[in-house]
Order: sequence, then structure tokens, then C-alpha cells
Amino acid sequence: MTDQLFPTRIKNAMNNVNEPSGEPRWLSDAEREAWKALSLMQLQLTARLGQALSGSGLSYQDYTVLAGLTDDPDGRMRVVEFSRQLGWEKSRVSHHVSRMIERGLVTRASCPTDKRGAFVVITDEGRRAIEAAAPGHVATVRKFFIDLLEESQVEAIQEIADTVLANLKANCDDR
Amino acid sequence: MTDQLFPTRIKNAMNNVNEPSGEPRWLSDAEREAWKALSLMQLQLTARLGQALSGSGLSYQDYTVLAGLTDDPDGRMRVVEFSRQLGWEKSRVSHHVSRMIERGLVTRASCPTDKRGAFVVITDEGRRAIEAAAPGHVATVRKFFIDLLEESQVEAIQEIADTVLANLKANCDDR
DNA sequence: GACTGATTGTTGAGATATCAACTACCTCTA
DNA sequence: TAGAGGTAGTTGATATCTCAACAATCAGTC
Repeated sequence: MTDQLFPTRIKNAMNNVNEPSGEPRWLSDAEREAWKALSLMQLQLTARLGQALSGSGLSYQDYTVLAGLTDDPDGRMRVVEFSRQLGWEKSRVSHHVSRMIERGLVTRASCPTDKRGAFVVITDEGRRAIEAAAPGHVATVRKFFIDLLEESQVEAIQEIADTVLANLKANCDDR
Repeated sequence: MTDQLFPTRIKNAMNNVNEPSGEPRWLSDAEREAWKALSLMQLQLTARLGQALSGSGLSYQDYTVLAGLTDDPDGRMRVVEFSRQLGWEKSRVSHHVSRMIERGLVTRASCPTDKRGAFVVITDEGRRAIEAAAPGHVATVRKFFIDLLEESQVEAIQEIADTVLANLKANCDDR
């Protein structure tokens, strides 16, 4: 019916690299709507999580970084590892960490085994900040996401994401 | 085992508004991992879609806007409607449209029935741009997402997103 | 050891997004 | 019709992200 995002109405395919011959396989309504709904959900959800955190003085991104650090016994993590785990560009990690350093939430430390490397280390202040924010944050995630879903749906998400991520990793370079 | 993002290690809950009494209900490993994987998937996927579009001169955001416009018979859409459909702040829509106007992809038009309102209207050039980009984009969405999933998984996504979005809408204001 | 190519992280410039005003208009009520 | 409160959209300042370039180091090979 509607053809937003992947318009079925557009029929004059030009410069079509991936489907060099003939008509491309357009998405069905169901496929298109599912992708749209998922994108919208993710946007609204992260916006909501961020706004619920606002009282704590942490952004959702700050929280994510600090949570990553508390996962390590020594409260530290390599920049490159953040980049991978969060799906952030390395420069994004670097810039964001710089900002967090200015606020006293984390520190940088050099890596003894790889002299190029740098650790991000959580400070006491950073630890206090996430400890204060965590219960409220988890409650928000529950209220707006987890508690709305059946266990099977959580499993479905995991399976889907794993499949997609594995495929992305397998095709890192090619277009 | 791991406790990233929602550290089970953090036990000293303070300032906990949402769970005023006692220990918060932390997320299980499965719940935490599923949410993390989903977030990562979305990030990597949109990054990949954007990078696949790069040859066309359109960003993923540009594509999204143009696709929304081609969905309308007159190739136009209200700013407020974009805001809702894409989950963008209205100022984000406004700024982005301004940039697209400079590139000749869209225009603004006043709304006769609501004099506060503004339409975003696709131009011929905008139409040419998305027509050129669409087949490749759809192919990318298929390659990295849709074609990897069973029909039942697409349905599951739709159901989950609908549930979550409905709940978000129901709790627009309260914290 | 020294060369080559890849990896790690930072930086600065430019692009994009958010936030808080602000204007203009609508809608409802009296 | 006037007023009050809400909605639509823009703007500018600020915050954040991306991209390309760069320096430093690593890993493998000769």
C-alpha cells in the first residue's frame, strides 16, 4: 500500500550496480515496514533512555562507556575494543573519552604490551556516577523494552542480531 | 558472566528513583546481551547502508527523507510528520531539510490549511537522485538484513517493534 | 637489522544533531 | 473577540560525530 523508504513506485532503475540486469527485487510491504519499525523503535528507545538518564548527569553514551569499563576487573578497556563492542568509529571513542576525561569520569593509561595502545580507565568519580545511575537506567530498560517482551522474543532478537552481525563481519571489505 | 552495560557487579544503589526500596531487578545475561546485540546491529547496519550509498551522493539520512517524499502522490510531506515517522527532533528535520534545499534535492512550501505548517517537497533533481540510488540501496538492505532472515523473524521484528512503540507512545510524558 | 604493510590512537576540520529560545499560528473556552 | 495554552517550524549556540590525515608502533619478511 504505502511505499515509503523503499518505493515500489520507482521503476526506472539506473546505475544499478548490484542488480545489473533487469528489475531489482524490491522489498515487500512487510519487509519494509519491519525495517522501518525497528529503526524507529531503536531511535525512540535510545532517546528515551537518554532522557531518563538526564538527571544523573550522564548521557546514554557516557553510561555505555562507563558500563563497559565496570565490566573489567581493573575498570579499564582498550580504545580499539570499545570501537568494536560499541560499533563506534575509533575517533568517536577518542573524542568522547577526551570529553569524559575533562569531566573526571575516566582517565587514559598507556598499554605496556602494545605501545601504540591506550587504555581508558574508570575513575572513582566515574564509578560513583554509574553506580548512582545504574538502577534507574535498568528500570527504564525494563519498563520500555525488556519487560514488554516474552522470553522467546528476547531470544529471537539475539538470533537475528547474531545472524546479521556475523554476516556483516564476513563481508567487512567488499561492497 | 560478563556484566557489561548493566553491571550486576554494582550493588550499592543510590538515588534510585524508580526502585525506591531494595535491590533493583538487574537484567539477566540473556536480556543484556540481546539489547547490546540489537544496538550494535542497528549501528553497523546503518553505517553499512550509508557507506553503500556513498557513491550516489546521498547519505542514508538523505535517502530516508527522499523515500518518505516519494511515498506521497504529490511528493511532499509535513515537517511534523517526518518528525514522527523518522523519530527525528523537529529541529533536526528542519536543519537537514535546509541542507538538502541547498543541494537542490527538495524545496519548502507553505501549507494552505495550517499557516504554521510547512511542506517539504521533492524536486526533479531529488527524484532523479533517489531513483538512481534506490535499486542499489534495496539490494544492500537485502544482502545485509532481509535476505538473512526467515519470514517468521521479520514478523517477530514487526511485533516487537509495534509493542515497544505502542508502549512508548502511551507513556509520552511521564518519567 | 631494515624494509613493508597493517594496526592503534589522536587530531582538526567540517558535517550533523541537540537544546533552548522564539515567532507565528491554531484551538478551545468564555 | 479575546485570552490562554498548545502546536509547527525556524534559528543560533553548543555538543557530538565523521572523515581524512598523521605519528607511532607492531608483525612479518628478507
